[in-house]
Amino acid sequence: MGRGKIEIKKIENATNRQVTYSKRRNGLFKKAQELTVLCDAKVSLIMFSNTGKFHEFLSPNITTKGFFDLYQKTSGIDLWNSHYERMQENYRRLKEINKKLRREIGQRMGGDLNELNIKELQALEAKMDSALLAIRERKVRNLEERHANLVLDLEAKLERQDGIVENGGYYESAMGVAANGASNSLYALRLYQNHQPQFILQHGTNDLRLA
Amino acid sequence: MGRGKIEIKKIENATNRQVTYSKRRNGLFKKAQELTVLCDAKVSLIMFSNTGKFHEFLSPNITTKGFFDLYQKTSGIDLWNSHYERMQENYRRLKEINKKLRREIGQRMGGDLNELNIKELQALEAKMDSALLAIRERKVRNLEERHANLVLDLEAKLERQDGIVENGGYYESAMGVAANGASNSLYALRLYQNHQPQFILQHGTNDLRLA
DNA sequence: AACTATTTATAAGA
DNA sequence: TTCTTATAAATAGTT
Repeated sequence: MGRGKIEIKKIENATNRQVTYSKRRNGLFKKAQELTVLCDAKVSLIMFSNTGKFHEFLSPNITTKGFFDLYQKTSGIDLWNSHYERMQENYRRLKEINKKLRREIGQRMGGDLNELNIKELQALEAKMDSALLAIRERKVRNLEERHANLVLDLEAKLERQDGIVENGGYYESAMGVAANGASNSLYALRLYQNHQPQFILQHGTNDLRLA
Repeated sequence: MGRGKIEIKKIENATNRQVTYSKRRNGLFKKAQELTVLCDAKVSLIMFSNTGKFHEFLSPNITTKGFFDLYQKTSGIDLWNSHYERMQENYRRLKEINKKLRREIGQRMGGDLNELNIKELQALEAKMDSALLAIRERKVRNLEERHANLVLDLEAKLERQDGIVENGGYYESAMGVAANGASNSLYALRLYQNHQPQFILQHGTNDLRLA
């Protein structure tokens, strides 16, 4: 319909394309509107131009959301619900895990022990015991490291002094302490390395990791 | 465009309305298709007839969901996103909390103590200590309760017996033995009943793993 | 944006 | 529904 017939293929001239888009868009909207009135239909017409500009027509008395809900119900096509529901499911699971973790902590803190039987209590006690041991070892090592560092600092300071300290006894004493500290530190380091994967349950990434 | 001009208002004759709907629907789809091709535009055209029948046209190379996302982004109209995003935010937070809880449990189990300073170590030690105390107390109480129950059970049984045992010494002795035996079987029974699902971390895999 | 020669859509009838 | 066709409407190319 026009001065000449046109082939239906992309208009290469950008200006022409833009003009045609504008004209035909209006035509489409007008027809959508007429259909709505004449036939008492619901119409949703949304378009994006080549250049990303957006226009829409929507029949009165309905929201876009309502329209899409209707669309989903009628067409059976699932736009986002599966994603949404999957998330909801994960959320629910996460909450459940959270609850369990909290209870776990609670029990380790000495609360809520009522529901444990004697065997479980004993197991918990043993675990706590060894954990406490680890904490104490760690604490001792921490102190030792500090002490060693102090001694090293002291040595550095002493070296920076020009004169050599004449009092050998004092010097020896300082050395001895430093050596001891280093030794213990090494020991503690080993302990620490071995500690890592022992308690499967708390590091149990596979068991506890989230999707 | 037709044999006569028509007024744009609802067609009252249902048959006519249906026929017009069908004709104009096709016209609209054709024009939408032409616009898509001529102007390289994206068009979504969805309609519901008076009678609830649904038809749609969608430009190729895009899904309804993709179109919808684009629509939301461009129009700024929020259909379900705020709800969705709120959920996403909650989900993220829950995950974070979960992580912290797990780390806390890990520390209480003696792992991952490296990042605690001396003060924190001491605090943790103190907490664990008191918790351990609570667990031990609870364990003792548990045993005591069980013993008390046992004695009561036995007394009830003995009362149901007709004759009273004359030999006081024997009686005392029998009490002792019976109490012991009953104690053990009762204990076993309880253990069995209590064993099922209680201790989460030990049974961990099924309870905690996510899909 | 208008104009208008043409093409296209479609109302009414079959 | 589908076809036909007279006529209304849309629009391509032009100004």
